[in-house]
Amino acid sequence: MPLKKRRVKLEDIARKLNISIATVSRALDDNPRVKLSTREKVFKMAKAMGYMPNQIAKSLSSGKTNIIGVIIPRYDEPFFIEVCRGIDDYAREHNYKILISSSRNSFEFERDNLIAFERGLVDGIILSPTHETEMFTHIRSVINKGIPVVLFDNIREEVQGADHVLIDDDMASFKAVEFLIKKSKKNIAFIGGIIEKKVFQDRYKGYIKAMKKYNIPIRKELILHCKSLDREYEDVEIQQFFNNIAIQPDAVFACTDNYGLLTMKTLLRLGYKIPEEVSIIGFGDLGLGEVFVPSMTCIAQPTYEMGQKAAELLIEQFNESNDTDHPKKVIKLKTKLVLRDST
Amino acid sequence: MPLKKRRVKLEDIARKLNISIATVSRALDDNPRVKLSTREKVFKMAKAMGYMPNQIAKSLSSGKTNIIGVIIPRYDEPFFIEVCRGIDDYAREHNYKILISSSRNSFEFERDNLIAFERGLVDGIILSPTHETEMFTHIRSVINKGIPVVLFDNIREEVQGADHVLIDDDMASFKAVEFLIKKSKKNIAFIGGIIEKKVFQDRYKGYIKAMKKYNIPIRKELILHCKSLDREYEDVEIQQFFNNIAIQPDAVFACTDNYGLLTMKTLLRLGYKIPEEVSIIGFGDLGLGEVFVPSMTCIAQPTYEMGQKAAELLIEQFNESNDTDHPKKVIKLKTKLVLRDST
DNA sequence: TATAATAATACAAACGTTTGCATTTTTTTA
DNA sequence: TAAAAAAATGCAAACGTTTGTATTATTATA
Repeated sequence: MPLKKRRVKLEDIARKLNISIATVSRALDDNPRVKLSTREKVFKMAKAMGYMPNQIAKSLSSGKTNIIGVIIPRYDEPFFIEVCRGIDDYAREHNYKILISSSRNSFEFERDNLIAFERGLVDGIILSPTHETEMFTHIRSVINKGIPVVLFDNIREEVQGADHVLIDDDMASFKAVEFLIKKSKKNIAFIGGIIEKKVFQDRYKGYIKAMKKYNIPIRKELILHCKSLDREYEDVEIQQFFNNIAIQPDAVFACTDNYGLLTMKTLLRLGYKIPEEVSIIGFGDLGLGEVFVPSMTCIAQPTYEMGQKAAELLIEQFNESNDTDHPKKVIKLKTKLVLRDST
Repeated sequence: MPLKKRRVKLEDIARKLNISIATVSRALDDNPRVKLSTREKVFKMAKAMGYMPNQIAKSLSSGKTNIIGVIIPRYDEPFFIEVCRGIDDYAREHNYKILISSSRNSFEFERDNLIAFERGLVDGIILSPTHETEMFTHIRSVINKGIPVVLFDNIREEVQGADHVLIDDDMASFKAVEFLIKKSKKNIAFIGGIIEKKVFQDRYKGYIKAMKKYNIPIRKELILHCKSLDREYEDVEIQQFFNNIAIQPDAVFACTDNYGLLTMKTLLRLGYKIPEEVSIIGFGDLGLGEVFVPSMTCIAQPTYEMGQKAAELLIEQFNESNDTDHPKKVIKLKTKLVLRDST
């Protein structure tokens, strides 16, 4: 019969060595308050007995779990995964683990996840709000409980009491479009997403700003705000747009990598030569643009750094004493244009 | 001055209502042992005071954390993320959270992660061993502590006491190559990876098996076992291989999607017509193959299902009483060939 | 209306740590 | 060698729950 293996705990070591639990605990902490020889005895016994501290008991006692809760809208977007990698690397270096939850792009799930995290499982939260998220009371509620929060990406409104890590979308788009203009492109098409979303608004703003600055007329016919949320329909929208386009574009600025790729596919099919007749720039740069033939020029977001920065800010919050109020930070990260064959 | 907000706990509610902590606890559990009117009073008060149960205390008391530890070799491979999604969905339905750790493709990290999980943070572990992993004592050690373990993907040796979820690599490759043969391909090239790895051995086996079955001579010149671990060098290896190839292949079976894509790129550059002159099949199917022009036929692994199945097996283990020994299960999942333009 | 049966609640130990303070042991000092 | 100082250890409360058992309050029974 398989005998029940009970975890060995401090008490077991204490009994074996005929000393108190307190001493064992301190010994394992290498606390100089316990005699060196005792410490050594304890270490040896702990090893011999296969002792493993109980993280849960530790957390209860210390009030710290050393876990960072991360909520992202979805798993299957390399952008978020790359951010998580940044968070994880930084967190791990500082002795934190991360607990990732997906909000499945739904406000409800986001709130549920947040509530789950409020139950004391995590020391703090890094969150990228859903596009659906319009209310921020659930986030504020967490903050009011004294739980540190850092927000990143897709923030449409600053939340008091949280740190923020963002991309300068506006500037990034401006730079990209400016680049096209300087290559003497005139008919620059814009492919954006749902215009109600802050990201797409900002990217659109950048486009407009650049066009205006260089006195290039803005033509409605060259502008598409995709309405669909799912990939298949995006494809249809983009195809229709270019099939029926009134003016031949000599460049396209696409607000996501996927829009960029779909655009390239469509234009190639329509017989355009890339980059001879038309240049393409995408936004995102997580692998796809590189694989395609011709490879696509992209605005690269500092995704990994975004995660690192978010983790850094959170851990800073941990270390701030909470009886004085600390001003919260807003970090804007710079993008960079990665030149490839499509321009 | 910001007044310290202390978490409200059962005791606070109890004191307010002049009843015992035990009653409050049971009331919130909706335990019929407490009078309905009391339960209602408690619910109301809990809500009013903004009570949130302390997960850590609960876990300590109950001995269950309701967390599943997941260890994957890396974050930036869609395959693993997709598996995680499967795990997460299944876990969430059964009231578990998942804690993902990356072993960064290193045995050391894998072991460290495992040790971290041994500290009672998780109720069980789902692990995909690193390619580096040759010893399994660290896994056995966890199992011996009575922690349920499920292994998936890249398993080179069955570990006693753990469940396993695998892909039938051998069969999948066989089927793919057979498909090519039936399209009357004769010079079928094989692009594999480091042959020491079980995955690549199995996929190679399938290739050989199919060729033998249909009496097609196996030609060394058409076989490449890539040696590199990193992507850039893979590219070089594949280019060199096809640049210097003695026999013109009329089909290529590539052991990963990336090998497939690199092959396509190289062959297109060399002027081959795909699929007219040469057919390509990749292995994996997570987006890349679809984007490429022409799109690539792939062996699709049931990635998401793999995760679901792993979670299912683990949760089954949770529910098995641990005083009787339960036989461990090995599940082999079927792949399927997704036809696209490259064949 | 006393007594038994049942319903409702309370007490206290347990989960495995940490840690302030008290106590004991050892060493130093005069 | 006794007293003082310093070092080592131990006691017990605390962290916030859950839960078996004891106790009290209520209702049913005769």
